[in-house]
Amino acid sequence: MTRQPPPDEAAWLASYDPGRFPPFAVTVDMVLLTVRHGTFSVLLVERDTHPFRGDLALPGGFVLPDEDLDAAAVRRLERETGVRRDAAHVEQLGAFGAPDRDPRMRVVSVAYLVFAPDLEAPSPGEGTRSVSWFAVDEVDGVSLAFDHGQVLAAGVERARAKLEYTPLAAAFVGPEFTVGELRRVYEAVWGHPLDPRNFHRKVTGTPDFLVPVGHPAPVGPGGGRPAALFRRGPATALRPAMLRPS
Amino acid sequence: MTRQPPPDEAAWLASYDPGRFPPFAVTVDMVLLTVRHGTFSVLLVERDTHPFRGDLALPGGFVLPDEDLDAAAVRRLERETGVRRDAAHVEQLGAFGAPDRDPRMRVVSVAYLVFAPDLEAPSPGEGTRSVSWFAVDEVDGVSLAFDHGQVLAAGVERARAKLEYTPLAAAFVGPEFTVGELRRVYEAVWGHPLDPRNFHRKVTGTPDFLVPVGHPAPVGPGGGRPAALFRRGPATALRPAMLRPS
DNA sequence: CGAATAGTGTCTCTCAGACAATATTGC
DNA sequence: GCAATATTGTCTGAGAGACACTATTCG
Repeated sequence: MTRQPPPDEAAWLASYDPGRFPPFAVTVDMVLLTVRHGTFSVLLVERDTHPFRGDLALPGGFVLPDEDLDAAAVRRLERETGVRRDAAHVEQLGAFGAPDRDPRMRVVSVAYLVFAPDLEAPSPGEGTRSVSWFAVDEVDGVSLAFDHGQVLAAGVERARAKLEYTPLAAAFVGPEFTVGELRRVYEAVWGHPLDPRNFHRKVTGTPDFLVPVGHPAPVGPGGGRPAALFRRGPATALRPAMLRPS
Repeated sequence: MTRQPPPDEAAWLASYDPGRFPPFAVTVDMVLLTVRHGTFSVLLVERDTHPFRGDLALPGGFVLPDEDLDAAAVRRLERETGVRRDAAHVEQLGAFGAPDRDPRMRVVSVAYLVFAPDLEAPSPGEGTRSVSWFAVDEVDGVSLAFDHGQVLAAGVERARAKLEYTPLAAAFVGPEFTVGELRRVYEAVWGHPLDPRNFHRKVTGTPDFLVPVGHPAPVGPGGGRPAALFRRGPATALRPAMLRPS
């Protein structure tokens, strides 16, 4: 039983030369999220070259011919932002490949989602004028280069959902943290205040989420009882989930 | 998202050489899942050409130069399996692009996950010897072409997780179905028996999950009380989730 | 002491797991 | 009637939201 190729595909196949293939380029783009000063923020660059010169964009770039996708993402992360791989959570967000997303040529972008602790201001890479943090809420509505608005929206929604059923909020803080710091991460990402007492019960009651470190944290500027310090435990999921307030 | 380039950019584009960027081929691969005869199953093809000739593989193929990724996936779905887009659930699973995943050239594959009702045996496309359903459990451990073993595993795990917190199990059955049919989908995908009474309470108690159709279903071969028929409701999530039995 | 933050305890309601009992069919 | 499936109901324990109360620090 042989299938009859449709005209468009047949035409393409007829002109297909095994030594060549359709001119696709592959890039990685990063949705690098953090919580700084209590604000859920994303790292954006200002483009210094065409196309979209002067517009804000997600950091990213072309994948090298022999480079793994994940490796390309981590390389850009370390080079352009100074975040080390093991200090952050990195996962693939998905592929974005509308035919007209880049006016230069056909480009498929593989987007990565990164959760990082608060960082010093990173330094610009090539082709970018500046690189800095923006509050996620402020960027909402601003038009970004390429389809980066869509990519960012997908990353933000995924981040919000992941806090519900994974312990990944800990990727937004340092290696040692208090329950209050963790709660402020949830509040910033979700944009909702949470009850400190119920939150404390949930996170300390979930097995393997938090491992006590033994000594207390230094007291903050406003006074108050010193909080216990924790490290991330080996838990990989929150079951049942901690649902976002409606 | 069409954009008018400024004059200077247009000039720059005219002199632009696409060959400066590393060349990639882009394919789509489909993890097409269904439940047939009570068994969670995946559609696989036997390859008839190099590389991996004779091995089992996920159906898929090259993305055309001007084709959207989703469109490429849906096109292959309809052509090679006869599933119509609106009869199934289609979502992107992710990109797979290890440098050595295809011995011929550098290929990035964008995998799609499809939930479909039970279908007649589809017909093979070009480059494939045969196409048929395999029980997911039987394929586990069999070595598939390329990195399709990994892709399949990711799709299966995503499917199992999605049943927990979405109403997508309904994509595995026809437009009208009974609570028992829906329960058997869950049982097949999760590989665990569920309590019919508790299941009934959960799905009928979740607002907008099921819409009663009014008339009952015909009685099955073994007799038994006729079940009420339902259609999928507008709900998009199950909150709280229906967790898999540990 | 008062303000601020951390942490414990209590009450109530929702919901999931276990399972009894009833309803409606084919044979 | 009996076997099979559907559906309703009941009991119980885990867990989440609301919130009182205690603990420990700074100024």
